[in-house]
Amino acid sequence: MTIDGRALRGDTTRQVVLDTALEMFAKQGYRATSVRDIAARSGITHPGLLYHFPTKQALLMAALKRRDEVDCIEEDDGVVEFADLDGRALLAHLVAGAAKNATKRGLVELFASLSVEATAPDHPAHEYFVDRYASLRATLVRGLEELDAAGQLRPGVVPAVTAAHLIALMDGLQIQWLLDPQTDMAGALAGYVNGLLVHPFDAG
Amino acid sequence: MTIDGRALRGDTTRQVVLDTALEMFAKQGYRATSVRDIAARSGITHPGLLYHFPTKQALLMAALKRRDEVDCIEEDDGVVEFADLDGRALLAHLVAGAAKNATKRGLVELFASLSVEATAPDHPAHEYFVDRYASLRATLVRGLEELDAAGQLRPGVVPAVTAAHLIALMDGLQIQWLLDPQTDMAGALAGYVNGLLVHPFDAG
DNA sequence: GTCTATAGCTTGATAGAC
DNA sequence: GTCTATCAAGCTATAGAC
Repeated sequence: MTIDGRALRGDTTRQVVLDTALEMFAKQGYRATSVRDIAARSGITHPGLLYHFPTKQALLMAALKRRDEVDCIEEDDGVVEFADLDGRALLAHLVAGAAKNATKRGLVELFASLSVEATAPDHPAHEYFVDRYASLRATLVRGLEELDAAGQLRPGVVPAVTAAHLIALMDGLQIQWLLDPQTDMAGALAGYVNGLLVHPFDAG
Repeated sequence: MTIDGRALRGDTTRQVVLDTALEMFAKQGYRATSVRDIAARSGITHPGLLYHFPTKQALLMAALKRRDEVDCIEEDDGVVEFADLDGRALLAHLVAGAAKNATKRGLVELFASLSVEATAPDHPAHEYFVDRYASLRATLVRGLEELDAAGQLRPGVVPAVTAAHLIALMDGLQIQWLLDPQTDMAGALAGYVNGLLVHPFDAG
């Protein structure tokens, strides 16, 4: 598609604005970040920005979509999608993701505050988050059922309930970590995950 | 102290404002609710409100304190404090609390949005939430250690990690429930709790 | 595509009358 | 204790020049 990395990233104003918006929403949250600030840091004025994204909400949605694209490229060395991983890799990926999140406070803040904010049915990002949670849950249920069929799950582990637990743990641990950065998100998550498996990760 | 319930509740403007503030903060969040709106719904003007609570932050803190009082009175038939329950009662109380929360969306919204918002060190409610989480965690660790000493915990259950899990599950399940009211918060929490105990709640 | 300028609104908070 | 009036600041969004 492109010759080098820079060209792939795209040097149009749109892309610069999106990256800046993502960074600032991440650092300060959606409501606390003004269109003016994003525009200024992008090297244009706010009406200039609003030419590309007609409203602040539109900018948010575009930034979230961009984030998903970047996430996909960065997290998988190949072209592997999260949803395509097998059961065990899925769980390993969750723990690794928690460890990775612990290096990006702003992004954790963005998704934590936004996922609560977007709980309101009339929020611009409501559908985005409903879909996000539903697909994450579906992927986890599928992975857990796969492990169950292979006899890899301890007795009493119910895929549907466990999927909800895993998502809740990730969200809840993020809050605790934001309140107290000493919190070991990945460790706590790994503790739960290993309790699910007949052959925990420690033992190979 | 008083002759009837009404007098106990207090009919001063202060109390009316506090209840209104609690309700509106719960429905819309702290930042999205203006002092004007609260005042109007309380039947006064906003300078009238600011006579009683000099700043919006002071109002928030007073409303949170009031909530804790109401909570204490309502939840415990006697004078028993949450922190005074024994290990098993503590866990039962968590599950019961989750079920009770499922009847009060507004309150769940308030604490969900506020606990993320207050993650910022300069937020007016930051210390309140840091203390809240620390004391809840300490109480749970104490209760779990108690159960452990009595041989009631399954092998491999570590009190410190499990306490963090329980708090994270409560927070995370609330988000899922807010996004989809079909979510069974109490059921999911009970599933985790029963996995901790040698003698689950089902079997007495 | 990007600018200057500004409309039009909401916010938290204050001054001072009653 | 509550009001009217007002401030200064912030915001999103629009109009129109270039």
